[in-house]
Amino acid sequence: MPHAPSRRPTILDVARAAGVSKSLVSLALRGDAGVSESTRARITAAADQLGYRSNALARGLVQGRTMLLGVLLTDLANPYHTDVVAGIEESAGEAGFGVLLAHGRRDAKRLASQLDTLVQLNVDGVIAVSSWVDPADLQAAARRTPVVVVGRPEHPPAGIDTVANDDAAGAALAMTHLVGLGHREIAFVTTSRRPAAEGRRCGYETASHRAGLSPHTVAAESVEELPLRVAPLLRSGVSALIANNDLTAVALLDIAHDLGLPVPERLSVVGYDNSTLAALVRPRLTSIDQPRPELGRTAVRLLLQRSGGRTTDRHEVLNPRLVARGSTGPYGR
Amino acid sequence: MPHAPSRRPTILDVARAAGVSKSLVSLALRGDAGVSESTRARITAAADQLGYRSNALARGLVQGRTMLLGVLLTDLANPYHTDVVAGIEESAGEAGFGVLLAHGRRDAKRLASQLDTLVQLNVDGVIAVSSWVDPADLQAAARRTPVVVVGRPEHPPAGIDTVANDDAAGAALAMTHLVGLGHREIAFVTTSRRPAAEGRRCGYETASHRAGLSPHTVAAESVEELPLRVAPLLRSGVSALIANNDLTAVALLDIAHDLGLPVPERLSVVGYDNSTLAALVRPRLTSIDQPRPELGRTAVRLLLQRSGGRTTDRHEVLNPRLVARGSTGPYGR
DNA sequence: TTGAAAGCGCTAACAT
DNA sequence: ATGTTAGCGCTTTCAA
Repeated sequence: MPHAPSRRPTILDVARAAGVSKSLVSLALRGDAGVSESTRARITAAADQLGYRSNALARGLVQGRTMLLGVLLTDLANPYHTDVVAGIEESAGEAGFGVLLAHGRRDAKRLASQLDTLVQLNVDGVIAVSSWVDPADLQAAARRTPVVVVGRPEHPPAGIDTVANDDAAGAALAMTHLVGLGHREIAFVTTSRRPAAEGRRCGYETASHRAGLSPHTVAAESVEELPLRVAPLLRSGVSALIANNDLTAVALLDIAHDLGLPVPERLSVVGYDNSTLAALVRPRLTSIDQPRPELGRTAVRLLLQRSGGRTTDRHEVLNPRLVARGSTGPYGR
Repeated sequence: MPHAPSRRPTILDVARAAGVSKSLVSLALRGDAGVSESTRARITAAADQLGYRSNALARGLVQGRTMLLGVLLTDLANPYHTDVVAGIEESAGEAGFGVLLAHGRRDAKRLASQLDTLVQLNVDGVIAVSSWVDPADLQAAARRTPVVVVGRPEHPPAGIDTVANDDAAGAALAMTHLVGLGHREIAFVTTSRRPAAEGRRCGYETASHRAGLSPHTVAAESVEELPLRVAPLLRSGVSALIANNDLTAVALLDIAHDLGLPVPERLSVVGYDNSTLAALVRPRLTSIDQPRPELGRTAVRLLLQRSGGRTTDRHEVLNPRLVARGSTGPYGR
């Protein structure tokens, strides 16, 4: 029978119903050993009957911890984040922690307020899956609870651990792949100046020099601007493109299509992130895969180490791998 | 200077630092009128200096409310959910509420435990953006806090409000569009038996009959099974397909491509959800758009009405609209 | 094995 | 304008 949410039953209601003290109820419901079976049965029965649920606020207040981890997200829709969150949830669950998500978009102010919400809730740690949070805000939060950043913050502030994939190594993987296919004129195309994109660009340029090739980098302000910037490149004989991410890569596929350049016969394209998109578009996108769940699991591990007393900062870097699909092929077929 | 998160300063620490009582600190920090400017200044200074942040657990405990709304999600990666969440965050923010997300995948057990976490945290309401939550769990939650479901639960349980788009109307929009283009043999292709897909199927069948056409429905178990089920249909002269969602529609585009059937010249395809995917694939997908942010805003409105004392259940239905793109064209061109 | 009592950090009603 | 006091619901000594 749906009735208006009346006053929630408390431990005291259960105690009265079972005819015991409230401390005994607390002990019994948490499975303490020193409670006789008969009383425990009576107590659980009373609790069930009343529909009692413990109050996490009160518990958190008295225990000084909530057994909750907070995760701060920039972008829900990004499947990259989803997989990282999956890894976080897995490891957190194993360690007995619940996971609460807060969502701040690409807006430092929003993110700060969400971070604050989490901190005020006394979560036992915060994982920021975002490079958009203001370092000062992260540091303020880190004075109250362990903070780990997944990704590459502009300037990793002191007191904070980070986990990221090795962007430079990922770009180098793309280069090795393309050079192995016989390409010599390989360009890097980016629509972002954020640290992740910059890391990839650096890796690309280093790998170019190492392979004895001269790098061509196109940095567009937006996806819309790409056709204008990329067309000359393609006319100049570039046969392969490395994009800063899959979204850019898909835009490049589109441009190639519009120019009548078949992919991969005349042009090879490599994306970054191996998002679900990569497996959906035609041709399937060759892409660099970040170990996303592993990033999440590592973040939780770092968090627990912090709670455990570590005070030195750790910055973990995980290796990406290349997933070859249909958007790359041998040169000059 | 990053130091180990020591004991967080409390209102009492601030009070001592400012040389006042703790109630005055509470009043001052919350902007109560009856505090002299000079003391207020002293108090805020002390609070800033100590890096004081109020404890939401304690506040929630004493006030009996947290000013937080909980949102239960099935699938973070789905951009549909993202947009609904955006609407929720907008309306919640205007009403002074924070938003906490919990993520349970398509797993009733996980969802139940996440729902419990939110309820135990004493959130002031829960919005379940998911049709996968066990109705019994929803009802249990609804005994403690207002609950709104966005979407179409299998059997809407009593005591719970819902908001959904009108799936039947959406399918009818697709029919009108295709019939207007001259198509006569139009099939509905689904990979799901969930209420949303069923609603769309019903709408399609009703619209077919109304247009004097005979419906063809293909219900596949999975996307993988589609080619086998759809090929005969296409051979039999069907010239247009309505998919239960965009993912299915994209799979259909692929199948058409593999069969050498140009879209939209020889085959028209309509998706459902107008996801970001729809604007990325080639050809761009004509799709039915749900008013996603509006769904979220409506959910918050319903929630606030409940908190405000409404006890009767409300079930809002919002109208979708068709977004025409390149995957549909006139018959028999 | 059980109960009484203190207190987590805060707000709110009631003094002063 | 400021201080005192009594809880919110729970865990946690400490006694019985």
